[in-house]
Amino acid sequence: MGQLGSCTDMTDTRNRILDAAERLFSTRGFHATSIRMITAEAGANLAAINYHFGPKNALIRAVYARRLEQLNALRLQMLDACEVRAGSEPLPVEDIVRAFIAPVLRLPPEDPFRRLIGRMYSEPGDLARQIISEHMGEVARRFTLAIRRALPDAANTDLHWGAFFTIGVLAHTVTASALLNLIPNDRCDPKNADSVTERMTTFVCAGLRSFVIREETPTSGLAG
Amino acid sequence: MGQLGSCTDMTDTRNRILDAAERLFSTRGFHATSIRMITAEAGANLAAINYHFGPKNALIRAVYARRLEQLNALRLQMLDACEVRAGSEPLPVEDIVRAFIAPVLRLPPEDPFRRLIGRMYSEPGDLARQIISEHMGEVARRFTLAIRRALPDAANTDLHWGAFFTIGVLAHTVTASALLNLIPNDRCDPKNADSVTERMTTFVCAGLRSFVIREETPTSGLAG
DNA sequence: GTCTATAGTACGATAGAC
DNA sequence: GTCTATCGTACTATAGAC
Repeated sequence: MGQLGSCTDMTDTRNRILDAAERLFSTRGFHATSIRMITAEAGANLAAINYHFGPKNALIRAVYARRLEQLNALRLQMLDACEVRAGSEPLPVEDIVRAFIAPVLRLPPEDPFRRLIGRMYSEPGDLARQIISEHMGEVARRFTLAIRRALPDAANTDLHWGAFFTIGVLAHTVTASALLNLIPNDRCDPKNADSVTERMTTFVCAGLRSFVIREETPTSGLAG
Repeated sequence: MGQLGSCTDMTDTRNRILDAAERLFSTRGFHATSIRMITAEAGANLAAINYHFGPKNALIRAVYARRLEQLNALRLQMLDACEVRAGSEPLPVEDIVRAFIAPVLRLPPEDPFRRLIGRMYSEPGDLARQIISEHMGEVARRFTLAIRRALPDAANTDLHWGAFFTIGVLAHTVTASALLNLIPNDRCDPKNADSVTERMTTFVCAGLRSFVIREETPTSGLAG
């Protein structure tokens, strides 16, 4: 409860179940993982999941909840630090994007939650919508505000699409990174979190700024 | 066999099964969809899938095979047309990106295959790797060549990462587009395929060019 | 090429003792 | 909070008649 640490060596049943579920969901998928497998892997009893979480879907949401709370705390912490450093000036777009993506890209390659991040969005049903509305509110609010200050000439619609595309790049990178094996990575090792972060920041910020430039040419003030 | 059309009103069992599977996989996911549901929806017998496709995984691959062949034929056709128009000049990056993404974004919003495109990459197992190696070879070869000519100063590594990010943006957009409901789309209706295509082209091309600019500043010739 | 019938297995969920 | 035992259901895959 309330712990933000790795939780990996905690011995209570609840967290052992979450760890086991995270691992199995990551390698096998939600539907291909049974309650029985999870309790077996966790060294818990078959009935324990129902007791602690209720039905299977609630367990899935609990797996995301635990990790997203950690992740979003890091994001807000990075954003806070940038804002303190900038004083009352608007932040550089790069700082905002980096604060959003770095906590995800820094997850170690063997962390099973990496693959789960992107799977959330492509899973059928309301999983993504539920999780986003339960756990992404504060992050969305803070980062939207920051980016509006950083790119005051961009229309809201542009920023929304930019955020959507950014999430796509990030989710695909952590979830489908196995497909990068084929690529000769002489100068940007995908296991080097910082170099991937900088590369993605460059790419995404150029994309975001391209919207502003396009908008500024025909009209003048008052974006929207 | 060999047909590239919509196949929706064909009456033979094989195609009815593929249509039903595509629909059910899209709304329910692969594992949550049973052989029984598919044959029921297709008006076919329970044993028909095993007869025509073999085990369930082979059916999944067949669903992707049929649609990706159509899609990739359109991509190459668009690229061919651009190259004819350009003569011996390198193509603008925009034309190349557009030829890659437009055939996907033009799939009607109600086409169940839209959601399946991104799910391929996040699905556990070797699905994406198998499908890519079976059906994306020609497209990868042709588009890589075109983009190398268009951005001769970019390193191969940059272009690979750029392509990877582009696929991420595209996959997320067609697969998670339900999450765009919340956005006020006063100026870029997500159902307007052409406006989304132009927006994504702008974003992605700016990202791709940002790699070149970054590369050109310190060194001079010979990328790599 | 399509059907019926079924073998063999796994599942989620819960009731009720401890 | 943890366990055993079990109900009722669903699954894939195939064998064998037509």
